[in-house]
Amino acid sequence: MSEDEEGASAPHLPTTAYAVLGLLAFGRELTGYELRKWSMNMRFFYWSPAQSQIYAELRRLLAHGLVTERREARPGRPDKRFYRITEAGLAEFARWLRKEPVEPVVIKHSVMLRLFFGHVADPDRLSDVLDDYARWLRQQRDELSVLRPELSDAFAYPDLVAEWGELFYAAELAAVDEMRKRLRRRRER
Amino acid sequence: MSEDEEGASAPHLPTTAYAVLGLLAFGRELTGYELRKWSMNMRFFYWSPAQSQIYAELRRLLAHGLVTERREARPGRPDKRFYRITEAGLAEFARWLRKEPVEPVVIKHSVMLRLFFGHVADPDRLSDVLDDYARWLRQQRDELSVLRPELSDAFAYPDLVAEWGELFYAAELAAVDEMRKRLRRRRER
DNA sequence: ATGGGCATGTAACGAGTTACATGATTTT
DNA sequence: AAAATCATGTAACTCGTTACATGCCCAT
Repeated sequence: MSEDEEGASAPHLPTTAYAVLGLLAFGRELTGYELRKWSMNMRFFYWSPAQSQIYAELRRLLAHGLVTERREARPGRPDKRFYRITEAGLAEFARWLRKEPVEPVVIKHSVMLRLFFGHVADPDRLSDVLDDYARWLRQQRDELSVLRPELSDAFAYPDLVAEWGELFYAAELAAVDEMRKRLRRRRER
Repeated sequence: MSEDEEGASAPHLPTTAYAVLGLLAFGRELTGYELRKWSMNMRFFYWSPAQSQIYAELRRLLAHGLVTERREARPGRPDKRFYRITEAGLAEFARWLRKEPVEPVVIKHSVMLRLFFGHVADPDRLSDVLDDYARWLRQQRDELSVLRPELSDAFAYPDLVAEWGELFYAAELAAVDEMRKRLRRRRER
């Protein structure tokens, strides 16, 4: 019984678990709450899991011995819990990073989906959808450009990804613009 | 009781249901099997649901009266089922397209995620991951460019989205290239 | 005759969300 | 005084996947 206790090799956890583990791999001791905020910084390229999900993953990581928990009593309220990555946790994270095949990149592009079915919508609506999306893209881009200088030296790889993010949003913005032009041209005919 | 029978306004279905409904909105009578193949053409910008999911959605759409089912007996095997969109289905699809707020675009970029945690990986691995991703991107781009001429006139909007897809893959490819350069530069120092 | 495509079906599971609840502390 | 932030927790649910099973027909 109990397949994966202590030494059990490769517990194959969901990617979210590794994302959380990875955040702890920067070395800091963090609470679930803090982890959630950090995970929100990944929203530019990876969706942010729900709060309840993070707490669930932490419990699982703990059960696998990949993190340790330190409790701080807070009378009248649940203990505050701090998590830190273990040796085994770091090893498992490195294994995942090095050996596990990379999951396919998932895009659920609701805006493209709308446009795909454009023959049922009226052109004004499509145009609005694209405008909204462009606004959102600009906002993401701006937030990223604020975030980036905070990373720079201490976090070289996150900074690299942030740059990728900026390229990504810029390209997407250009594409949206192109689509808007095409739509306009269609309407004029 | 039974909240959503016939006339119940806005049954708020999952996006996948609308995607299936949308495919039927092109007017053809299709089987679950065919629908699955069509949905795979959306993989360039929207993930393809599992086969079982499609059949499940069709049952739900039928229960809501948004599609009709025509059965063809095949002795010794389950009936073959053809689906066609109803008036109500088309109306509901149009309502969704026009009125429902667009869900946020979801990106689960496992490659960016890997790079984000690059300090734990060895540079060779990162480089490989990027190479694999670039290969995949090129393949997607090529498949799209094959698909596109088949759409062109009859399906103007899908064609538009396909073009967006091409821009998307081209930009992503350029970004990957940039990341590879940066990585190389880091290693040389 | 063997493998692939057509075509349906379903049981079991897991990931992840929503929605709620509690209560202290800090900021406006 | 109100609102936001900190911080945890749980129950119910649904979406969606995996994995299997059946069996015909067609091409090689």
